Amino acid sequence: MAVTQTFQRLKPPKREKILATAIHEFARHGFRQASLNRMARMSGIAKGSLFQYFGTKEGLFRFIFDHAVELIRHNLRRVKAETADQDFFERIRSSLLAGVAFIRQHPHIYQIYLKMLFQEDFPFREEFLEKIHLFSAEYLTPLVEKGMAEGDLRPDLDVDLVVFTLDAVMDRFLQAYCVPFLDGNAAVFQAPPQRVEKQVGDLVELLRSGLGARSGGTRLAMNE
Amino acid sequence: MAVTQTFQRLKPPKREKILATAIHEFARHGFRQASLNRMARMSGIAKGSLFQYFGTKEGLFRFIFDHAVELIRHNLRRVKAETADQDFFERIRSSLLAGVAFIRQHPHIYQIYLKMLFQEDFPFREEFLEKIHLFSAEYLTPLVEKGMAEGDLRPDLDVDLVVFTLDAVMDRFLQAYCVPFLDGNAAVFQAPPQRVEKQVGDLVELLRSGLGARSGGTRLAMNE
DNA sequence: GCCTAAAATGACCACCTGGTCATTATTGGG
DNA sequence: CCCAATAATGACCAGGTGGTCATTTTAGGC
Repeated sequence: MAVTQTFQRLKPPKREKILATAIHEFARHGFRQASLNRMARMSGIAKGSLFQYFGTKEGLFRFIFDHAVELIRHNLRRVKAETADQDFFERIRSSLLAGVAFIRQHPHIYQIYLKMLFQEDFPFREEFLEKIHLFSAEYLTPLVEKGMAEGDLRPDLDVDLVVFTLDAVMDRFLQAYCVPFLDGNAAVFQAPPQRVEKQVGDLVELLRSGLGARSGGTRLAMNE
Repeated sequence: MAVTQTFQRLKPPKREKILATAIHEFARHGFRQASLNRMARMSGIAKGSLFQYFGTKEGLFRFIFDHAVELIRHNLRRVKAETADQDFFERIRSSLLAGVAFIRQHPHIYQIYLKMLFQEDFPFREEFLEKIHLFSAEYLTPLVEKGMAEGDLRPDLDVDLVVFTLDAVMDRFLQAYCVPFLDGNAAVFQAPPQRVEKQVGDLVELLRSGLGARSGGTRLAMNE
């Protein structure tokens, strides 16, 4: 029992106000520090009703958590399908842009994700971390494997290491979009769409080409 | 007034036990959820003493925070000096290994860092985020610039973007070392020294060479 | 051994938390 | 219009919080 029929039978505006308030509260304060008193006050309902609907604080969080997981799963599937015909780097570019778009649309959900990452007293944290793992495993891994098979990627790459690196860079980009000072001097934080587009493009190019001086480029130097 | 002389005059074993307990508590529970009652009990002192020493919970945290900042600053300076004669990629490799070594030596400090990253109700969070920014600006940026000047890096790179990427990958590697499931299938989590060494080496090679198939390789394909 | 200044103590305070439940209000079928 | 089922309510509870402070203990110069 996570959520009662009573809640499902509520009129949509009320139901959604309660959910929005709860999501906002969890996003702002994390699980433990989120206050059901505040939620009740902000939703304009009695605290007792929250318990009637969701049983416990954890029940309410579970409901929101599952909702968010479904949202994300759906989004990933859509992006994967929509980009199926693109080459590897274009796909990464599209995926990252889709990530930014998702955050623009659901900023609080991403905030909850960030809070859960390192806060240990979240319920379902293990389940949550495993789902992140699944994102890498089910989304990026096949993408990389296809990229290698089609010659977009060097054939000698270690798939797991590539997935790890992509995950690192992409997630950090999204974090930098949401949290000030995480972007170094790259000005990613709350960047307008046009700038995001350029930054993502540059970032993907960097991943493609690497940092090292090209052997082709140094060959000239070796000739002098 | 952050810390009183009374605390500084304590006999070292007692002083350090109190500090170690506090660091442990903040690392485990974050700032808000950390309990002074627990700290007092675990340190074997009265709660009142904590307030005599540090004034407030925030004063105690400030003391630990400044201590940690000093530790990190010192460490960065040392690594920077020790690797001054290495080439760029070797320096990144050494820096990352030094990061892992630091975490092995001060796991709780890194845990506090992780908790502060996205938890908004930490005191000094802004100051803290600015200090992270400084890490990029003062540590990585000159390193990249020198690397470009000396021809280790491609000369056409955007310095800020490179710093951003390095920061992303390095920080995520350290996170994956500390938090399960953040490593995809790369098996970074609590990896033994030998494996860490190999993974760091591979990661740096990947950064150097990039993901893309070499233009020399695709040229053949274009001929067919 | 005494006396005073400094330090340690823990009972106590107001406040907030998640959760309960007897009471009240609402609803809809007959 | 009535009545029973369902839903909403908020006073109340035990427990935990950061913080206070009158009281006791300790330390060290004389």
